[in-house]
Amino acid sequence: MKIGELASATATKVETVRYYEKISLLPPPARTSANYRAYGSEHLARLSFIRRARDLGFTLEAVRELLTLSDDKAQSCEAVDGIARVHLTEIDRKVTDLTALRNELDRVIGSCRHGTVADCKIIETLGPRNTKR
Amino acid sequence: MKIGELASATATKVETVRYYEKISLLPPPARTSANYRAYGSEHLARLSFIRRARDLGFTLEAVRELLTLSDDKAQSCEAVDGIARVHLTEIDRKVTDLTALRNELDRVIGSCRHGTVADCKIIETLGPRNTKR
DNA sequence: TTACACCCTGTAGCAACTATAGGGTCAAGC
DNA sequence: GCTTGACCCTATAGTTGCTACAGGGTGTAA
Repeated sequence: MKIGELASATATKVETVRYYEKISLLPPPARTSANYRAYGSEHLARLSFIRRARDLGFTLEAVRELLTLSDDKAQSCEAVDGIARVHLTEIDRKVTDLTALRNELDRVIGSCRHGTVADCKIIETLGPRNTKR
Repeated sequence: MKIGELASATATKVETVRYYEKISLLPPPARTSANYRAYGSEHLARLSFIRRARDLGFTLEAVRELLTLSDDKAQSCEAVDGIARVHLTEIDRKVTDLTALRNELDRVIGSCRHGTVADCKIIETLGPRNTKR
């Protein structure tokens, strides 16, 4: 399997695959006589895992941990569960923050009376209390 | 007003203030004989504007546009409104995506039976369909 | 005078890629 | 047999929005 095939099989860009190799997230594959990377199914599995975890918003560092943990099949999956829970908490915080921000922005936009910039409520809201200039 | 005072008045780090000057978001202020930056109230107003817009999640490029628009007081504030609305749409999309992700992660975590990694549902969910290795 | 907080410039680092330059390889079609 | 085009290679720089040095200068107070 060439890099382009692996990339399209996992909806990843070729450059990203090479990047994952460079940061040691994906092991270096064998090479063909033309120095092309030759991937096997284990690479496909590992890259799929990485992409899926990334899609779920895990950082590369978290992915690295999850990969290490998933290699030790005998171990309890408590640590895995822990990483996922911490991540869930972070996402919850982000959603809360973004929602608050969304509502404030909505309020700001709602105050727009579509006049000139001079009495634009949006601009006004952004400035400090009565800025003259 | 020295840079440290301006920074603390706007809850900004000194380095960030210098950074904004470097990328021409904040005009270069006068200098004292010791080559210290000397800011006036117009700098305070502008930096407050920038920080407030950033807090609302506008990108620096959007802030730059808003600043340009806010300088032309006679102009209709349609463009300002437009930028804000585009931004609101983006935030809405992010909230939707994050919420979907949150729910999926929650489901994944919920499936954890706290056994060994070998039959960890979280790890399993991350992998492609039955990976053998 | 010496300690300390503050200021200066310039550069490198962070995450997680993405893009570019400047090449090599390979199969198909003429 | 030769060219075209799609693919591959390495190495490096760019992206966003800062943040953190390193290696200096300045100002004030005990």
